[in-house]
Amino acid sequence: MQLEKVYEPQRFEPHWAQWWIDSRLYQVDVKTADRTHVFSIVIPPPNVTGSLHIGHMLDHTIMDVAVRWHRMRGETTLWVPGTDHAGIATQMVVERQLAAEGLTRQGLGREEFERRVWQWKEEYGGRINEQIRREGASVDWSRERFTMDAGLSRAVRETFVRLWEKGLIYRGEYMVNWCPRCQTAISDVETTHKAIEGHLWQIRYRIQDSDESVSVATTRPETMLGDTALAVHPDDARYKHLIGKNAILPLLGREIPVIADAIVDPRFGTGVVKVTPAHDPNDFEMGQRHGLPFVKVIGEDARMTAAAGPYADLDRFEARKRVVTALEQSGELVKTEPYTVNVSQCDRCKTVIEPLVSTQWFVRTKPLAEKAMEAVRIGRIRFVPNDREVVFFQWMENIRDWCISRQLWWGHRIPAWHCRNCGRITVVRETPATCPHCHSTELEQDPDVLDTWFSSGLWPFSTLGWPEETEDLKTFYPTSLLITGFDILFFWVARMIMLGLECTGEVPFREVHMHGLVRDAERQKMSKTKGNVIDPLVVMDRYGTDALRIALLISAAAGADIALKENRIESARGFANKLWNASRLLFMNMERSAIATWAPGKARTSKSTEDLWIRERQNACSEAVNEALRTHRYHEATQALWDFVWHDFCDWYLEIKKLRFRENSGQDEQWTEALNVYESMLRLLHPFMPFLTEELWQRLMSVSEDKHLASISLADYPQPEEHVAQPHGFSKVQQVVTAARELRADHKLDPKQVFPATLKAKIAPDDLAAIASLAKLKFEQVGEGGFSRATADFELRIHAVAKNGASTPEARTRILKEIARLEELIASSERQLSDPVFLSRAPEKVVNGLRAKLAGYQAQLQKNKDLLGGE
RNA sequence: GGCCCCUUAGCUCAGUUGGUUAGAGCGCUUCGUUUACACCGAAGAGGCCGCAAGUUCGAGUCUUGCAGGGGCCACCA
Repeated sequence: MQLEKVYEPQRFEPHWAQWWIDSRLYQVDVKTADRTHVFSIVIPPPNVTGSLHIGHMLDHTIMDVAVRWHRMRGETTLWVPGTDHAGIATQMVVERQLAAEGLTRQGLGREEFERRVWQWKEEYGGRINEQIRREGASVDWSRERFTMDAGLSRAVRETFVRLWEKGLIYRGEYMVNWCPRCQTAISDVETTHKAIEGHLWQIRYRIQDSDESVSVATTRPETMLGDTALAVHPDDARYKHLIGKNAILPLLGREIPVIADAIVDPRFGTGVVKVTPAHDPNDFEMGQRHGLPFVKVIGEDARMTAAAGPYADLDRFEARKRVVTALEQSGELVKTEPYTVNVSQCDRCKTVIEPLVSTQWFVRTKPLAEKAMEAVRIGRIRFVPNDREVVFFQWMENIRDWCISRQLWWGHRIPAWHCRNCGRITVVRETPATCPHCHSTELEQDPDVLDTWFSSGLWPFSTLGWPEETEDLKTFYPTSLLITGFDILFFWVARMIMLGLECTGEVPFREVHMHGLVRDAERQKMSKTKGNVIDPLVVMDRYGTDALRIALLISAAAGADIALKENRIESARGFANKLWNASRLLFMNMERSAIATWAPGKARTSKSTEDLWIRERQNACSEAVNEALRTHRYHEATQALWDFVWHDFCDWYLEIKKLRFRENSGQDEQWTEALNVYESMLRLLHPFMPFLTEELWQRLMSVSEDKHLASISLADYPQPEEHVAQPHGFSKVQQVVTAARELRADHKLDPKQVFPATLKAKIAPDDLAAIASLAKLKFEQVGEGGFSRATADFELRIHAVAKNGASTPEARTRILKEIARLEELIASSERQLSDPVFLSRAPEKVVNGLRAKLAGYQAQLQKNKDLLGGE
């Protein structure tokens, strides 16, 4: 059995990725599955237009670790993959494609356009899934879903109708966020706010039939064309006398009333506001309260309407300039000052949002939010990290109704029909033939589609067959865990909780793990325009998928952003390389020692020092890893494995085993033990580095006597054992070797210098010398008792003889420094141990611990003094 | 304006319920190529754990204030 000299993951990663799928290893048969121990998780569906980015990679890697861990623990484990139809994004991609052909969607017509989008989806929509396969994500491809599938579309209609019937969906004319570029209404969470350096203009409005005038501050002067009132605070003494009078709208000369409304802050600006009910959310409400006319001067295309008189057809920002100029010329512009304006932008295209009044469909969110908050409050859903709950509650408590209609063509059509005859609306599951109210056949389906997040909000149960009571739904719902980025807490997580509770009466998942953002090496957000995007596909090609997984995982503290550096990935590949080479060593020596077969898991009979020790270390590692995974501390689990593999297994265990192999003294029981440890280590590592561990495990299994498992991913995950600790004296071996190495490094290897230690370990002095890279270690018996070369207890003095070099002042300096440090520690420990308050208050365990430490310091001090004493 | 998070080695970051020598990776210094690995090994240097006060026998860890950085939310024209 030989391993190639160089670790080249490209050679085997694609193979295993494909093999895992072909072998249907992760496909769950719900009929035969154990339903008492179930772990289920759904993938956050990536946009069907998307291609894999580093954020997906992190998300999927963490999920895959969790999934593989649970599966190896013997739970019935399901990971559902799928994609999201991504309304606006996909529509825009296809429209761009059409434009290249000189076509428009309007030209094609709705039906043909939808056909083209489906065609696009069939052609390109699989790309992201191919990339996910490459990651090694152990999803069940037989259960792949798409939000526009028939089944999921049915779930969408069912939900819509139910909410409508309960009065939780309504239709009405309100002010919404309108994106002039996307040509649709969007919800509040789809907007972002940005501070922009703008101006605050003051405009003079003349009061009718008087010499008086008032100044009004605004950041959007073009909206004055749609003003239908001025407003002051009812108690503002400066303006009380004007209430009820009329002002003259500059430029247009319209008469508008001066009204009183408590929303006006008398301390801001001049204390007078212009009221534009059709173009400002506050003014909209004032307009309703006071029955003001709504004059729409800006249209859906962000151009001025006919109502804007001479400014009609101008772009809104051009109109702003012209209005300002005109006001300046007419002398009605009182003041211009620089001002920071908070504008809202479309989250997708960054176009400045135009608040517009239009008829839309809304979800009444308050009642849903109440239930959602309750579920989190009583712990039916737990957030990791926990402090995200605060943000969740804060948002939920102030939640506003959710505008769910979109003026797009790609998406779930709203299941509502308008009767041309009686004008009434029918909301039903199946397309109606006649109007149930007037029996007319003149029905027309509402043209709008639903917000993409409406269907993704159903994802955890719609993918499992809801509203049917399927076996999948019964077995896997509620799902166990959701892993996703913090950035979609409101978009997706909150909506799933609300809709899940409403539709199924159950929480959609019991835990939510939210990871941070992957940033570039300088902590900048990655973006195409900045050109700092790390493409996971490129990294996987260059370093291997396992290396990228490890690099991400080792930094993945819950909630924390990750600054991904190239050298992190390099060192992660170094780790994989280390494991590869450790395996090479083992495999080569198996051949050399003519070890042809191996019986896995055989009773652990070897009592050699290093075997007892590594067993203990591995047990501790297993304990740490299992516990860390249980509590979603993936970075700690990874770190624990790294330390164990590199610094215990490779640096010490194999260094000693190597000597035994070389002497060809490795008996069968030692080989059994070494391979047991090695194989368990591969299993411990498997969720983290699935490819490399599968590759190595398969090679190892070729000589195994037990071949009943097809893949390491189906093997048991090592669990900590209860009583594995046996005295082995290995720490003494380490001490002796380390001390000898120190001496060697310092060239301070005068034979007069001695290092006293009690060594109780089955290891030969010559082997210690070899590990310490010394020509020779001389041991000298000090007390009574026998001394056998290989195994006895003995008091010894080491005379370390270097291969080269002589004693140096550096060593002396180092020892003196060490002595000073120890003396300080001893002094402070003694001080504390003589403090009666400490002795009476601190727990016994702590006091005894300190006493033991003090003794340790004193021994070390003596050792160092002895080292100097020889001079 | 409200809320949340962060500040630990030169850099990037870990550090669960407070427990007594604060860790990793990269970088740096010195040494080393013994047939697993130079994508390596060994030995080192490097830290008033942002500042100040408090609680405690004991604080990187808890409380308060301050300073700096980041984020989320918010209709103030």
